[in-house]
Amino acid sequence: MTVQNSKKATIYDLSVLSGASASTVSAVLNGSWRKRRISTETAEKILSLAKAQRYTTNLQARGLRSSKSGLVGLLVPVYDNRFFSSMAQTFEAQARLRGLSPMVVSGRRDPEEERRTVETLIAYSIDALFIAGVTDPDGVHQVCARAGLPHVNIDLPGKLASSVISDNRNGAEVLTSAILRHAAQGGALVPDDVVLFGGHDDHASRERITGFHAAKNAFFGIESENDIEITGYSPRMTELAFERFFAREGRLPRCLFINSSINFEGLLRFMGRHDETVFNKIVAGCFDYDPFASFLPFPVYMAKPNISAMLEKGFELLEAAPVHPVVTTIEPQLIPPRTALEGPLDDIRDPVPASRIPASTS
Amino acid sequence: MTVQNSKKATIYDLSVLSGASASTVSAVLNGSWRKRRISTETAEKILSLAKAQRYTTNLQARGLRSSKSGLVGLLVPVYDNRFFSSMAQTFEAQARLRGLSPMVVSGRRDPEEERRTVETLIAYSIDALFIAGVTDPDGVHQVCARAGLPHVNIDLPGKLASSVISDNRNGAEVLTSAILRHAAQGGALVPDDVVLFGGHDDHASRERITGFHAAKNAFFGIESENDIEITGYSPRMTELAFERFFAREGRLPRCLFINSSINFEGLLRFMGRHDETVFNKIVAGCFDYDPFASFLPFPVYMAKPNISAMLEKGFELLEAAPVHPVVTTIEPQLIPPRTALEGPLDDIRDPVPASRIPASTS
DNA sequence: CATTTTTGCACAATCGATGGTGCAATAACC
DNA sequence: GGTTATTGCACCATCGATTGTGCAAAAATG
Repeated sequence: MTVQNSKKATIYDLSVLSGASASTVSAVLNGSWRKRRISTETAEKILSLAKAQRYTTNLQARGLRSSKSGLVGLLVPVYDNRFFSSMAQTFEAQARLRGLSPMVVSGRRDPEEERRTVETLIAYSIDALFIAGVTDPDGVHQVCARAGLPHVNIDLPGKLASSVISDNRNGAEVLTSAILRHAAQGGALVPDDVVLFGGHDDHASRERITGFHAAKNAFFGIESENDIEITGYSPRMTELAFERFFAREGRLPRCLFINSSINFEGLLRFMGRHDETVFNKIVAGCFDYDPFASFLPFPVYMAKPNISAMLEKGFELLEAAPVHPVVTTIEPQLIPPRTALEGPLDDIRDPVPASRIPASTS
Repeated sequence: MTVQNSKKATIYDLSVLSGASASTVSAVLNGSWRKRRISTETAEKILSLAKAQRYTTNLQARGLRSSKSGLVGLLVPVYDNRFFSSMAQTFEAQARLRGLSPMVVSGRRDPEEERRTVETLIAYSIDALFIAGVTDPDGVHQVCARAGLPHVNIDLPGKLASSVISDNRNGAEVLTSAILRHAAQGGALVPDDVVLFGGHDDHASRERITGFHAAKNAFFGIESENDIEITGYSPRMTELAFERFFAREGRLPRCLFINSSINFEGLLRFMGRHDETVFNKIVAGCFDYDPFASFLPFPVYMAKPNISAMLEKGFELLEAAPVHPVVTTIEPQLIPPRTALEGPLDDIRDPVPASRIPASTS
């Protein structure tokens, strides 16, 4: 029935086959045919022909002509941790819901690479860009602005473009309170028992440090100090920070605030080099959620940013296109230890057979 | 110095500015100018103009004309677990190394969605597709074949296209031996103590089950049976399988083989509903690597597929384009408990300040 | 029946880049 | 100095779709 043409059918092929002009075919296929007063009869003929020929629109051609591509970009620093990969997953779903094609790229925390990557996206004429967790937001912003590309910052403070961010201050305060309360059950605490690891001189870290101190000060009734170990967003540097602390103090702090899951991986490396007893009495809080981290041998509280709310708000901001940059703050959720939340995976239909099957022969 | 033109410069703009023809400008900018005997002088003039105007090639136009886009696709089932997100990360790096732009999409284990997603990629004229962990490889293959799209399967057995797969059989055998040896230190084992959870009726699962049984049979000297709990690749179903087992036996098996990190999340959910004592004596093996899983309160052995080798081989296969499908097998790596490997993250340069900074004032 | 309206569609320019071809002007050669 | 080679570039069709415009034929109107 269908011709197994090796090459893809175009509107011109359908034009010849249907006897209609290419512009008519185009109008029928892109849905604008009513506006163009094409008869239902003609439209139906062309549509069925298109189906038979397995026609699909060449989106490069459409994009070229209409100077929009249907692509939306998401720039993350890295994929391979639960925060950003889950963001990618949610982003993809939300983009498709809006009829857009998601393109996720990573800038690897390198300002130069961030800009290059975004320029590539722009070269593909993406329609909008979500910027999450970049090192140099303003650099990326400028690239976007020059290209007239609508963009929003996700989980970043943007002076130049609208942003949706987690309530880092309050989230950190709640998280810190939780680990303090938990740790206090194991005996009286002193301020030096409570230390924050990770982060950078960026907005999110500053806010979290502020929240951390607010909770600590409220708990102990005095101003805390010398309780922040800045490491950047790198597992290696975080590991070194833990080693330094351990060498100096002969133990870990009883209460650990870890700035992100990436920093948490630094703690994992430290753990790999030390006996389990080192971790007997600690309580950790981490700003980010990872289900496996939640079940580590010590209590781990986590603050889970509300990714889907942030992205949804991001899409709203793109549509509304406010004249002046707007900052929206979204509460993260406190996750108690030993919690395995459902995620995007759970929307997946998986045809599952009964249960036991007989042993296979090797 | 530079005109802050709101719209992007094209070769026509540069043509006017330079006095050269558009085709000359094009040749200069795409590097084919020597072949076209454009003088160095002219080339340099145009190049400097291009820089001043911040010219960037419109890749949709180029793609339309040359009927290739510079895009390579990677189809995964889901992003948000360490295996696939790490694959996405590695894929991006390798694609860029080859001058290509990566486009990662998820098919969410839905045959229909898989095909639709791939068709979208094809509509953007991607040049090649990597297919990883899809439910219906043959369906996707047909879509690709019809479009004449070169593709390889990653970690999937492909009858119709070339594939690169993990050595699931041997990997599972090694992994099973490891957990058996470890568990045996805690007292004599019987075959019923050793159970595999997860998987599907797919090639990878079958191979792993074969390897699992091979190791078990070698260890116990008898054929094992009734030791497989098929759950599909879904956390929820896996959780239920653990609950069923627990309800029946009053305990978990001492030796758990978990088919993938996604299934492992099912165990996490089970853990969230049960006391820590239930996990006191168990030893787990998981086919996949997740650094946080490696530090859970019980010993977790993991088999880490060699993602970068698989992808590299995939690119090679695409370039070589063998006449008949080729299957390449790559050994996974056994990762002992409490191991935090370095990953793609470690290539990231992160400008890190010294150490302690003074307490910030809230 | 003549005129106005409406219907249904075709024509052609356009998006930005590519690459085959052709043609002057200059250089090389006998 | 006349002829052949070479250099250096311009012209133009093309990729596949979109969209403003124009114009017959059919229908509605008086």
